[in-house]
Amino acid sequence: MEALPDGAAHVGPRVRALRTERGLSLSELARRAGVGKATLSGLEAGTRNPTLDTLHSVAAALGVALTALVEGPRIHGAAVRMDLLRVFEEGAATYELYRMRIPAGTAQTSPPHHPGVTEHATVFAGELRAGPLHDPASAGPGGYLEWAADAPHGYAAVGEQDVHASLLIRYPR
Amino acid sequence: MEALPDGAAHVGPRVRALRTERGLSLSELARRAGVGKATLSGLEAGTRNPTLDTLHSVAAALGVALTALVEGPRIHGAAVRMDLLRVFEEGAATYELYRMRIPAGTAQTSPPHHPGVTEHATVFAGELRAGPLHDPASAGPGGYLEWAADAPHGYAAVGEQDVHASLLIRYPR
DNA sequence: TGCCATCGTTCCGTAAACGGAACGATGGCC
DNA sequence: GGCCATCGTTCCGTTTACGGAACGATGGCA
Repeated sequence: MEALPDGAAHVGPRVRALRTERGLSLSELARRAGVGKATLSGLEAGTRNPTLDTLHSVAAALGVALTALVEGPRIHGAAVRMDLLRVFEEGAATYELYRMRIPAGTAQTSPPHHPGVTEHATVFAGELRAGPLHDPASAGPGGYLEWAADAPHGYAAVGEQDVHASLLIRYPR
Repeated sequence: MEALPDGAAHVGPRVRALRTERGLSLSELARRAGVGKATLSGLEAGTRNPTLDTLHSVAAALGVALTALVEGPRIHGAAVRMDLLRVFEEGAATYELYRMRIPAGTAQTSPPHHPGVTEHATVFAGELRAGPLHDPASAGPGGYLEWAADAPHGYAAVGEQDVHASLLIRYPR
């Protein structure tokens, strides 16, 4: 009965975490959000299947975007962990925006994507070495890399710090 | 009766757009998602207040993240339009990731934030001029800018193209 | 110690989201 | 023309998420 869909199962704990971080009681948050305490209690416990309406109210009361409550799929490779943040459907292409984390000193390769697909990385922390396997490039904090992803490519954290970066993958129509 | 909360009002049209882009009929998507046609019909029309369960099923059948269906708040300034993509609660700071768009030739200023707040912009398209009002800097596609946001600062699209960029705002604890 | 406010959970009647079935409309196909 | 599959909407009974109220537990404070 408590079996919620995979991607939604973490909403409850996340709400509870955000709430306690802010030092709010369940009653207080319920009051601010304008939802019943029973609703919020069940939401946090994972015993309810909340409505979009409820989620929106709670997110607003927590001061976060609804997006912050629902987790995107997490891709766990050998070294790289990527969280899908957002999908943009533009006119001529689809964009997927990931947050990428690579532990220091580790690396991972990726098989080619479809022709025309490009990847764009912005480094926030650490030293990222990425690109086609035959011609990778490096970038530190604030740096930017892009490469064609229709050939085998890889990612590596070459410095002593974990790499934090955003990765934008562009799929042309 | 059809009054759904602001941030949720666009879910229906977005689902319909994603579905028709894929050439799927309503019946077919409902079948693939394992939801009733009545449910999907009402969801797209905005006459229902869908459950997290339902949203997850539909997103999965469309092959997109749940994140792609729910819009973050949109900040509409004089020139800059920003969509909040994600909020990260790290140990020592909170990060807000925005997508920023500035029409060519326009500019906007922003009042100071709290001390210690920094902003980090990565330009995808156009020429961005941004930073403290007394010392702005410029960056083109692939470029990166960062500045302290605890002083008056501004953003401008100085080239002939609209600026598309990601803006990361870091709030220390 | 008693008193009281607030905590989070549980109970319960109501409102509504759910899936299945029936509906008329539309578009091949023979 | 008739036939039939599929379209998206609507109807309807069942399930369940909803908010309000009641609950016992906990923690100041006089």
